[in-house]
Amino acid sequence: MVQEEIMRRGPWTEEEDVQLLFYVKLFGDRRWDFLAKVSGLKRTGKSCRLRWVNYLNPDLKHGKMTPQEERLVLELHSKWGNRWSRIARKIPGRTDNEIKNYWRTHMRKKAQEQRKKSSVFPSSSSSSSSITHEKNERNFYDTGGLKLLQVEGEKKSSDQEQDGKSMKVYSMDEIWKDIELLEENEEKMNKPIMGSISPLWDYSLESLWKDFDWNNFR
DNA sequence: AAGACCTCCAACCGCGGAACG
DNA sequence: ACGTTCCGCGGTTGGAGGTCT
Repeated sequence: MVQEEIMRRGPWTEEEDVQLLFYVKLFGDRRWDFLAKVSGLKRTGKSCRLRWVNYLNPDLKHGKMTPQEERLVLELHSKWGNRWSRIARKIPGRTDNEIKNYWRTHMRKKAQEQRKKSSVFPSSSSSSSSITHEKNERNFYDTGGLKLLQVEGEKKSSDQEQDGKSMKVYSMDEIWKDIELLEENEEKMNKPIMGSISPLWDYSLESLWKDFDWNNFR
């Protein structure tokens, strides 16, 4: 429609953030289309919601995942597959987007490591390995992860509220080993496991929140 | 030094479902 | 019951910054 043509897209500016924060505080984090309109932001409601959910929400943690969180992600993903929002609900302060990104990055690494391993010990079956590996990698981390490793026919009803109790999961041992390896490597390379919070975030959020005296509103 | 390549993550898109009139 | 609007989810993309060659 006519409106869509003047909608802003792309990265949010600090002013936009401040404006959105103000209106969310005023009207709550619902009715995003309404918020987008009354705020005067030239953004869609969808875009506003996303910015709030993934970045501005003060309940969010920022910075590197802790090892505990990493474990939790792996464990929950093994139970639920790519149900990112569901996984995120179990990990306070983390968003589905963050977890999704984390998973993709780390599973890609794992897949690459596995590829290396299997090229050292190639399977007897295939000669056109690179193509099939590409496919396998994609399946593994893009489409439900470890669910794919389940034995065929084990799949029960939908994933609704199974909480993994009845799901048979196969490769957690491997995953734990990989995690241990990763942590060892991190220590060897003298990287702190508890990652540092991004200085950019420190700066911008701090300044953003400082600018607001929420007691003046409401 | 600089270009190529890689990693990370913010943001967008499309779709399905819930809510509402 | 049906159409419309809005919300939330999962998948994907693009760009910034870092690393490698």
